[in-house]
Amino acid sequence: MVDNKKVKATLPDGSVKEYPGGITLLEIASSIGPRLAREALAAKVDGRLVDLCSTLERDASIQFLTFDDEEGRQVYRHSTAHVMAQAVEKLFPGVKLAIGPAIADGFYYDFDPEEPFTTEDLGKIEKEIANIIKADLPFERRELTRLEALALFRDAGQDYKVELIEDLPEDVPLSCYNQGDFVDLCMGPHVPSTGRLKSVKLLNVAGAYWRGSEKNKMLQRIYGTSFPKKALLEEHLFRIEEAKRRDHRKVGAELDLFSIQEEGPGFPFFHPKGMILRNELEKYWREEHKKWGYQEIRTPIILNRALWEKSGHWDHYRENMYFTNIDENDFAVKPMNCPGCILVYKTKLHSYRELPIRLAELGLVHRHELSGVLHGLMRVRCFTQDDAHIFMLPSQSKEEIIGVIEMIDDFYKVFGFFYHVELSTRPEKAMGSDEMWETATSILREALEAKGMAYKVNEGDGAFYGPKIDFHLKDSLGRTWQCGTIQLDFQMPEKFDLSYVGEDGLKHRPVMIHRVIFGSLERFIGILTEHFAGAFPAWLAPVQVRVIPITERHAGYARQVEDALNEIGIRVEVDARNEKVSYKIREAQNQKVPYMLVTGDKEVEHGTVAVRHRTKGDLGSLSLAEFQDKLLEEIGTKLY
RNA sequence: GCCGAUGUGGCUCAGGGGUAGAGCAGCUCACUCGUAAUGAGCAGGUCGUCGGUUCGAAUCCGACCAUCGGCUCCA
Repeated sequence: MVDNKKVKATLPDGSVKEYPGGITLLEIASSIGPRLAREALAAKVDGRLVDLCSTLERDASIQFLTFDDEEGRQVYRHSTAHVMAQAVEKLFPGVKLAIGPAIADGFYYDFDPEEPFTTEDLGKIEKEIANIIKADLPFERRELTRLEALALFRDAGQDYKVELIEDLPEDVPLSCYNQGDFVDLCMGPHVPSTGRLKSVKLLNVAGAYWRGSEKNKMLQRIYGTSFPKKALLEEHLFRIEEAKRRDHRKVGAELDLFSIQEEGPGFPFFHPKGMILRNELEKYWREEHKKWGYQEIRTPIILNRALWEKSGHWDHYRENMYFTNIDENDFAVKPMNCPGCILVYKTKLHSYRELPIRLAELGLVHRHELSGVLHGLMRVRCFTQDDAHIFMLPSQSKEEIIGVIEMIDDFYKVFGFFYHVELSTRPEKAMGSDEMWETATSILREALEAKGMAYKVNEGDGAFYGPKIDFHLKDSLGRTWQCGTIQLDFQMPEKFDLSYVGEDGLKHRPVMIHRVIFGSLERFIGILTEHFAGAFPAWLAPVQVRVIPITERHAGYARQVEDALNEIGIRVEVDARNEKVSYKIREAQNQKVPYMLVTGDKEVEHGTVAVRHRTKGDLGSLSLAEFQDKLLEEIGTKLY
């Protein structure tokens, strides 16, 4: 140890401090302030994540991480996962440990126990976690060689850890951490000691395949979360409860939008009010597509086997398809709209002057999904894609993709959605040459970059015929669902021998874009329902106005108001039931009707309506004409 | 499909080896009412389905179906 040497630490604010070499980061944090020493969980030294007990040996920039930093939270949750593993190992001796990472709002750890865990076990494990936290055991890092690590975990009978080590590159330095008598293979870093962890809650148990492959053994995964303050944990749990209240399956039943019945698992039924939503969305969709130069088509749901063989679906997508037999010939129910659309393109010869040709279709597709994945409207077995196929010159592809990106952005803005974008590349089971894939992928990348969009790359997640840009929206619990997608395809034009006549009078091969904006009407309605918690903007609301006569003698006037609103295309209902005003208002509120018009003696006398808005409350009296203008304006601008 | 949990009137749920109970909703009646639940009465269930154990099953056992939370897969 060099005792006299000084090291310089550059802090995030730019200030530089000098310390004796070999000082620990925790000591540095203390020198800056007691609060930082208390709240720091780990640190970054020249951008590298390290433990607070590690030492500073040379000049470096350092940054302390607290729970307020994303990376700090991850360290905190990851350390909690280790403590949970320690608790599980103590309560269930012989349990094998797999992996235990931090995730978005918490952590999980995968175990291979003798018996699956029960919900009651979670309580016991939580108690043991509390004991470990109370004991305030330090997290100690130890570096070891591959051989040492193999010996350690092999002796401990930790087969999964051994497998992990064996799969790591030979030259990577290994480390493990222990707290008390518990040891785990881990890169770290960790919080200094178990006492740093405060409020831990285990949320649920679920099965999960080892290394995410269904070919492997199914392990038992315990999900949990942790916070440095009890109040933060409670707030988080409250948010989860709140989100469940927005669940589209619950809201959809309450507002009578749709149902899913035993008779048709994954095949949703749309009720009258749900159909209003759908139809309004479709109406908007048609208007926009007209503006963007699309033409609408409709193709059959059932087409013959030869077509699906030609398109490659027979080879690449069969396990997701439904089949039938007509006059002793094989047919399939379409899982995608593209082959049908291609047949439309092929009905005549096309000139380069016509391109791009944009053919849109609200196409009902059926896909066989595993029973365990069905989820309300979000994941179903039949759905309507707001599909379109663009046939174009290769030189038009980037520009067309940019157009679609802009169009999707326009659509999502109307609903106030935030989204994130992923670029999905060549999957294992794919058609076409590597060069084609490379060209297509780089065109998509260039389009994204031209729009300055941040995106994440999703390796191997493309369609079997081409790479794609996916647009993901969030549901009420923060789970993301792919909605919009843009796929660039050089394969189908080849397979179907598509052509256009060029300037030179010769036949050339066009390129195709497959794209959806809503994704599927079903999923989009699910997202929409959760986003607005059922309180749809007026333009979408199944019932826009409910007229509430105060007593039976005001019912006649209420009917007049109803007629007047109907006349201008407003969706209106009269609640003429023999109930108190407050009762009818409560019900209209629960049904999330945007406007309630209370009509009593005063309104009858002056020809007005007393307006109540579902969130703004009592807005006072307006003449019927004024109210009509305001509402039409709100609907026209699609205000949300 | 796999792991775990759940399944009782339209909804939310209680009960539990001796052939079902509440609240809300529905219907009827009374009240004729001014911004989130007026009162009274009535009606409503092969306890997911099929099979087994039993003198007797909604209750115990098994299989299946569906749903929920995940895994895997995808719009």
